[in-house]
Amino acid sequence: MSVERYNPREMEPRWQKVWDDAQSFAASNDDPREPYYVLEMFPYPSGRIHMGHVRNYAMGDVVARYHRARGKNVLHPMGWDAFGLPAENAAIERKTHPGTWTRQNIAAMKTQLKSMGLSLDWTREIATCEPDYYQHQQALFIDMLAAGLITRKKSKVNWDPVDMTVLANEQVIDGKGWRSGAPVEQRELTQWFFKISDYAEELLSGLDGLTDWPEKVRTMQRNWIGKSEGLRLLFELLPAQTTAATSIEVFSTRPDTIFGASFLALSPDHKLTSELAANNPALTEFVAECHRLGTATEVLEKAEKKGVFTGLYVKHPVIEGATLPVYVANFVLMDYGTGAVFGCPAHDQRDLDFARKYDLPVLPVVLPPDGDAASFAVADEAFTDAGTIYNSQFLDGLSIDDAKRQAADYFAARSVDGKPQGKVEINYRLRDWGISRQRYWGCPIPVIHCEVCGTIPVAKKDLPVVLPEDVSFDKPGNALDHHPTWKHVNCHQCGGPATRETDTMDTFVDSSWYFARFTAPQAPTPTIPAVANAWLPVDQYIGGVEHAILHLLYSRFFTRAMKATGHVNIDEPFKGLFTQGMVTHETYKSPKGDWVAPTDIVLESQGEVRTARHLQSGEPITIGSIEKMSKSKKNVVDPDEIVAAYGADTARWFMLSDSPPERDIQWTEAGVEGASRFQQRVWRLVGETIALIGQSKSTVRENDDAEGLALRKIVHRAVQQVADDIEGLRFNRAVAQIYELTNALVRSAGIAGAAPATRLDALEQGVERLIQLIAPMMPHLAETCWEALGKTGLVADALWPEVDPAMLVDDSVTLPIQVNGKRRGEIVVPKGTPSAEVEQLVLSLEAIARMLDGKPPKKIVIVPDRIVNVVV
RNA sequence: GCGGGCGUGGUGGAAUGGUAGACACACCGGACUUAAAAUCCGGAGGGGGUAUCCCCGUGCGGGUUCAAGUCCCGCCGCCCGCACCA
Repeated sequence: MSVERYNPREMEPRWQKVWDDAQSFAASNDDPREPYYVLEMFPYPSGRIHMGHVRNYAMGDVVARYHRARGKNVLHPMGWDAFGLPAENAAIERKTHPGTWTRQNIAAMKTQLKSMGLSLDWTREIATCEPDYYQHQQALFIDMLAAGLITRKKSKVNWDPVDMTVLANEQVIDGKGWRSGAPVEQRELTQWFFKISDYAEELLSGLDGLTDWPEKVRTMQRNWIGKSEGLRLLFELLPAQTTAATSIEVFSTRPDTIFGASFLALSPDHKLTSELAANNPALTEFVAECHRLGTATEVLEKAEKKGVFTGLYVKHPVIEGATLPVYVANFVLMDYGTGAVFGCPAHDQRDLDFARKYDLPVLPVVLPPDGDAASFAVADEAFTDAGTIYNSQFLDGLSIDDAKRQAADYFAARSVDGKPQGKVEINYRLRDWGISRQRYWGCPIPVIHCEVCGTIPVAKKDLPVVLPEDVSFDKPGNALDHHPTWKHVNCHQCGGPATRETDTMDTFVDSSWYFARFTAPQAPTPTIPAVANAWLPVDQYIGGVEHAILHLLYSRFFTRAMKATGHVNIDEPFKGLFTQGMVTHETYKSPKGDWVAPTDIVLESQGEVRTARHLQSGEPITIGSIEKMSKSKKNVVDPDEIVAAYGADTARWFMLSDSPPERDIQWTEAGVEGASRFQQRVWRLVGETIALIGQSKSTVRENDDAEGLALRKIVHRAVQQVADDIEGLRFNRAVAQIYELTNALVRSAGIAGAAPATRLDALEQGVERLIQLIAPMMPHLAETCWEALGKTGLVADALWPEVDPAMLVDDSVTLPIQVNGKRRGEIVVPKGTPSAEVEQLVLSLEAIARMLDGKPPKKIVIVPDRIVNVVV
């Protein structure tokens, strides 16, 4: 019979409407079934979805639909990370309001997402730019402020003097603002901070429990938190006229090398530096030079180690009569440790570079295991490995770790300025999270500055603090600050004049708790704790690895802060995390060297050689490297065009096939064609099966012949393995299993012309289950087939097929026979055949006898039901 | 520099220490067709015998084991993250 081609363009919108009308994917907070929360990182509403979104959401949807089929109450919501800079830039360029631009983009992207057929609960949609979201964020802020989790302090920032705003490090390129091109200045600004560093230890130790996270991400967070154990050590200053200070405190993780110390170095931002610079023009100039370098990391990396001698000396803390010069050095960071270090050039590369430049002594105090104490010397490379301490009086002969402890004890017992000279301390690299942004399009910080009452939070009854609509972006800087009236208020405490805080929050705050808001998106409080606790933590979170540190760390902190303020009662927001790879595509270049879009070329192949030429001009095009899809390289493929041409199911299927989900996937036309062909193949199989069944209606479900039983086994095995693979997020393997099952079913249908009724029944049941296996991945096709097969209800509501354990075991097994580890043959034996019997069979094999050549085997290894290895 | 990951056919990739290359893409051959598309069947790691057999083969070199892509040691290459963190 001939079957009409499956037409996704017609069927996909139809099923989307059916799901919509039935509210198939709306989750109820009162549902008694086991809850399962799957979440994909919500998008920034840039205006269009890209293939990365398609991949991300296709994966999440498979998980969501699978767990629904497993009878769980699945929460699978979607929202918009809707505040941020691009909206303001668009406002400047197009003279539209950021809100208008953002809301238009949301509408457009929502249409696109809907066309993908995702099983999303749209009744819970949230957009962080709407007051009904951010008012609750303001309430959280006020609670956290009251709980002492927020502080206001001065901090050094990258300041763009033209745009009049703070820039993140990555927005500073070669010391210049990425937009304005103006040289970036370092400024001290008073900023609001979340005290994330208070949670450094907890955030670090909590990582050990996150066993369903990629090891890579946990490692990255560990490094970011950067715990180090060391000693705070006081150095006594020799009396000097230039300062009243009597000591300098340094932090060192290597107090074992104290006898190798040859100088002290202060940060340019150390308060003693500032004091000394007041009367020292050379030092003032040096500090200014350091500041001009900015904080951009690549600049700092290349900078030469430089310093200025302060004229001060400190006493060596152990060696009687010895002194060390005090420098200000450009490589000493103020916000780590104490902003001062002692330099031990022999065992630290930076100190060595510095010592060589200023001719300071280099005395080795750690001897390499194979080193000779009399001759060992450090040249251009500091020795930082393990060894034995020497040249160090009472530390001589100790290991590094023992010497650290000895030194710590020694200094703890002595005192300087009435304090212990040394104190063991744990330091973290993690700094407090500065959230102040001089921006309009963000969540207003709910604080007022009153002349009488000081800086105080807005009263909760006065929330939300709403962004004014009538803003102008004509002037650079913060449009909120420029607004003529908005910031002027009366203090709710004293009634006197006050001004609103005009800084808004970092958009990372918005995304640090949206997962909690989804559990009760219309609640009058930020969360309904009982509801949030029932859903959270998110069982499976899926997104890009680019958020491995900031977003995920902030969310982990925020969850703890919400616990401290009574909004949730959990520590970790995301139980399972999965980071998917990027979508890549070939690049194309014209003879002139310009990038050319894939839609503007024609590919040709002769044999295995592929060439390309320009669609319009016909000029030859060079096929270039495979890169992440990006507008600048023009190698993007628009999801809309793919959906229009092939349907959403094809795009989804392709995204799940072939490449392991954590790795990059290359988008190819051939791959899409293949996915589309498979879709048609399934549709044809269903059509053929219906035709076969129609000829011979059977209800017999037993007495299978061998063929029928074999087919049933294949089906049960596939159901089991696809389930295992989806649960393990190995979508590419699940797809491969489905291909195998389909091939088996197609073969079976092909030879089923005069088959007995039981075999047709096995085929029918197999096809039915195939459709269920496909349903999480190609849901529209699955619904169409389900309906065609005459099944009642939606496949989206059907429970996952049961697996009969008896169908997973075989009663006979194929044993490969190896001779000396190389396969020489195989035998088929009943399962559980005793080893002795197997041995007889093996030795009687002609091929084995030939290999033995009449000699007795040295040894026969028999792994029951697995393999036989004959050693000769 | 530190940390993590990876290296398997023409390609993407499979493989609890147990038959390496599942599945797919591309390719080649055949069937159907006036022809093409679509579809179906078949082939295929390399080399040799060209039958039903043998040798080599998972970046390179060693090792453990009856058996190694997988475990251990040492190299090489690529990718990612972090980095003046004392």
